[in-house]
Amino acid sequence: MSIAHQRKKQPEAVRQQLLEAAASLCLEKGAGSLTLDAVAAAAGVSKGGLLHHFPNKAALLDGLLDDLMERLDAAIREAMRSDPEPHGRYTRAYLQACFVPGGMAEEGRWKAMTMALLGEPNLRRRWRRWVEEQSVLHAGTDASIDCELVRFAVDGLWLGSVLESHAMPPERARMLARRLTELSYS
Amino acid sequence: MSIAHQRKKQPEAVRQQLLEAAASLCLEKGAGSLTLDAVAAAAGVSKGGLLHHFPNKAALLDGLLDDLMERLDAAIREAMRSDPEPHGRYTRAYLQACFVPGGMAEEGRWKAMTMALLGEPNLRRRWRRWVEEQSVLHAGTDASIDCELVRFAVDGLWLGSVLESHAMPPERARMLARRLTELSYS
DNA sequence: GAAAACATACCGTCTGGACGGTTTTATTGC
DNA sequence: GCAATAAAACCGTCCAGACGGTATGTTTTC
Repeated sequence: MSIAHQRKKQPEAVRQQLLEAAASLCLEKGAGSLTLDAVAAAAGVSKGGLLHHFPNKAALLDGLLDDLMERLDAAIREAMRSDPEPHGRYTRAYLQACFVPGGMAEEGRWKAMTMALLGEPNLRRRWRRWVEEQSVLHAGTDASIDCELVRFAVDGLWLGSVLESHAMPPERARMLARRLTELSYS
Repeated sequence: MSIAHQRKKQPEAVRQQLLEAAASLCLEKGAGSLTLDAVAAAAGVSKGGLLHHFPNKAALLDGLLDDLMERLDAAIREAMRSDPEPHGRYTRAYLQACFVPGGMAEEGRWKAMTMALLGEPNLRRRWRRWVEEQSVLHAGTDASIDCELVRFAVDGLWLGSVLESHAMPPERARMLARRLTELSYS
């Protein structure tokens, strides 16, 4: 008989809140030590409510990954649309989607999911499949050594932001982005 | 009154076994869902024995990180010794220590620890301090944009090997290494 | 009034780690 | 050289709390 119990029902919003809460808790504590109680509490929902939306813990993590990949796909497609040069187009879009400040809609989610991926082997598999698909899909335009190198550097920058291990001034970040972009054309 | 109880005591060897076991279990399941029981069993020691060497779980993970950083330092120092060119020397050593096949003594350990770092916030802090120290230490020779870019790419390659997300033929890996080395001189 | 969207209560299992015992190794005294 | 004693290196058991998940209500919504 809590307040949440009597408020207006908005299942889709609650679902998003749950994903949001799970994502930030993943960031703080890692996917392995993520607990259903904590997620439910952070989202302002009872555990029963959480389990109504996601039948078990694995489903919750799966949901996170689904949401994540959709957003990533969308961000990359959007970035590719405004790029006239075919060569390295995917690589530049990848750079923009993952690194350039402001280019990624909700930065926190990404970081959190990186950790979840590292933790759960089956999520790792799904992620691997996605990466391979992309690599096949853009083999015609983004298979050069430098393009691959740039994408690895983007991954490294991403990892750094997860670990918060590299404090970089904005000016430096811009220079790096410019150099990476430059390399993507060669 | 088990067999293990009566065998010859070799505390240092047991300690290493425990670290080894913890590392590979980290790789499989992530640091968050690492259990003392599993580590002890994998190392062929009782949980009591494990807790004799490491008073609690945090101490075990700390021990892993200590061991890891020592090895990394050693590998980098070793690689730097045989490099006559000062500019980018640290970056090339980092590349060799982390990426080049065979350059890293025990590959599994590194990967496992990456995950542990992602999980535990206080380990993350210690790692961050190490990275910052290195960056200050080699600011004179390895601060160029391209050097930083190369190090990020190495991190990305590392992440890829953890996630097993990039299946790369050896020839391609060699080409990448060569290109990265080349960039480290500019 | 049926179904969806929640909440509450509860259960079985797992996990960290405290504790006391036993055996091996090192040190000391003679 | 050899007991005697201390200390280190383990083992096995037990427990309190945490956690995932079930089962059963209660309230909205359609």
